[in-house]
Amino acid sequence: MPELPEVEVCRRGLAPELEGAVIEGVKIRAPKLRHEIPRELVELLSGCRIVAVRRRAKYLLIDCERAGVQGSLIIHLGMSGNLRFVPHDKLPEKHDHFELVLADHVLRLADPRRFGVVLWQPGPPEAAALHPLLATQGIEPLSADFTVDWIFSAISKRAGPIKPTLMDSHLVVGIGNIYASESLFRAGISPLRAANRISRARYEILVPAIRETLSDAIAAGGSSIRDYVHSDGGAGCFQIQAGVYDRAGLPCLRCGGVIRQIRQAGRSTYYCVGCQH
DNA sequence: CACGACTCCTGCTGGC
DNA sequence: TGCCAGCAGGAGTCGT
Repeated sequence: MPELPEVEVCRRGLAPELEGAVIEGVKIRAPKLRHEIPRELVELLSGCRIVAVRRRAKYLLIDCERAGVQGSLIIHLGMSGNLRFVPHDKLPEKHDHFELVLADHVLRLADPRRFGVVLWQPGPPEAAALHPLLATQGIEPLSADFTVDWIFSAISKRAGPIKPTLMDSHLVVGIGNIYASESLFRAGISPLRAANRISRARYEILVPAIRETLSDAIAAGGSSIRDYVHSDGGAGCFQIQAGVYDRAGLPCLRCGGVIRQIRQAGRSTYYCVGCQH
């Protein structure tokens, strides 16, 4: 579920509540997510003050410190994870796996499919980038580093179709299955076209198309289908009109042609044959 | 190195 | 109505 915009919206919702707060306790109910949640988090985090809430790729980084302890809590929501604040007396539900107990309320992580991650990287905030899961992550698409020059050279060796290439987080982070299809639709590029056979002129359209697709989604509060819940507990919804995603068989909003659904690298891709070449 | 298949897990939907 | 196959927003690992 959560792609970059959803994680960023989540971060923005969490930051004002978390920054400066003190963690009074930690509960781990299901230690086995994609990786085992470290048991020592209970001891480590208790009494910590939260310094900052950051995002790198689709990971949330919660910087914590107290006397003798400094490090970052690394959280990934996987396909079905969400974080929400609940009152202290709210009973946990089936898939509530992890929580931070604060003075005013509890931050609870639910993740039915358990593809999420809760890990710890010790050290100052800048050390979080050294964690093995983060060290191999690619460029942030909303940063100044994401340029036509960069993508054109980075992708020149990629012979595979552009859509799964855009989803390779070792190149560019944060573009998941929805926004890969949406960005290509916006740019008028076929998801089937080989990455290294797209002209520079077309990357000059694709780069801003990706930026705008992600920015618009963030501005709209993050789009989602069913699992995503804003950190304040409100249900997320598809506030941006999807151009192609999940619209198989429906008319293209631009040309009226029929939206097609295909499979690439095991994932559904949606595109308009009329608009995308 | 690049790429696709496979894998982890649960829940929902659609077809019979 | 009930059952079950297939599919779902991620991404690391492995084999080719």
